[in-house]
Amino acid sequence: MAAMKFSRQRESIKEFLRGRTDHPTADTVYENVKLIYPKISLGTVYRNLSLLSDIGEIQKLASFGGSDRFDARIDPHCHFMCTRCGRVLDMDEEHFDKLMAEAAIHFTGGEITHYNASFYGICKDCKGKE
Amino acid sequence: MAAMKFSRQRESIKEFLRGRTDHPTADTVYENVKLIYPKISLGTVYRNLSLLSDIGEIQKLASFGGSDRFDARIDPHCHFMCTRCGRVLDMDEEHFDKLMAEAAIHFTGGEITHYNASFYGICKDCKGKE
DNA sequence: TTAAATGCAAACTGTTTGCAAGTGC
DNA sequence: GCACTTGCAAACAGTTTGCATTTAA
Repeated sequence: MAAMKFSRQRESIKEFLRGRTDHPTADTVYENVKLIYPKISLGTVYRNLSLLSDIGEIQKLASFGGSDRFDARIDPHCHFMCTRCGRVLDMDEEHFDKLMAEAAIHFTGGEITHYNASFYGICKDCKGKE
Repeated sequence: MAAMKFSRQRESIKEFLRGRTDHPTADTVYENVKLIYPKISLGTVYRNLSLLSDIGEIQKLASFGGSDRFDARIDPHCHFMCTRCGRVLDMDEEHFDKLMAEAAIHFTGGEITHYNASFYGICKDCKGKE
């Protein structure tokens, strides 16, 4: 039962994630934390990201193709990915979450513990540039 | 504009997928089609799976961690993955799809073209074995 | 003092790709 | 015959891991 120790690197990773809402990849986290701890290694970033998501301090998003993305928001919420610019936006309307929660209640094939809903399309910004 | 030609291998891949509802991975497809075409290569399987999903004949599911999975069902429907046995089940209740479609309509951040909803938990079978 | 965390590099998994040979039309 | 497809192997991206060293407690 590993007792977790403080680490500046981990703290820095958390802080960086808290300051972003654009769901950075492990590599982006690495590039940015490196500005503060130039010797940090990608392995450390991965280890901490997965540790933090295991203990529920951050969320790991795996459904956007390519790399996993990470989110400091841990309350259930849906995501929207723009298939043109690749950005991943939070979908704040609690509307969706009610729907998802309701869906979970009605399912008869097992006991649902969590869900993950991703929507894809063209975001407003890209739409505007057409 | 590549004109698609017939290929036994591709046909066999499609047929195999049509006969399964458990969302096999590329590797499972490979292992099974190999029983019929022993010389087929994994590269060919990947090429065809991605071709077929590009033209919309099959669906690629990317949100279950590890490998991508493939589904001959192309109508929108949600999935449930058992976190104990790893199985991925279809969620047939059209209820969910109405909900998701409705959710899509209400989103204001862009134009949604498709979505992907995955639910996770313990399936009936695993629950029964506890 | 010692268990946890790090940096580094090598290993690993899943997927894609270049190329020469094969095949459908 | 020409373009599409294949098999093979090498390359690739993202992630994980082993190990000697450093660091928090």
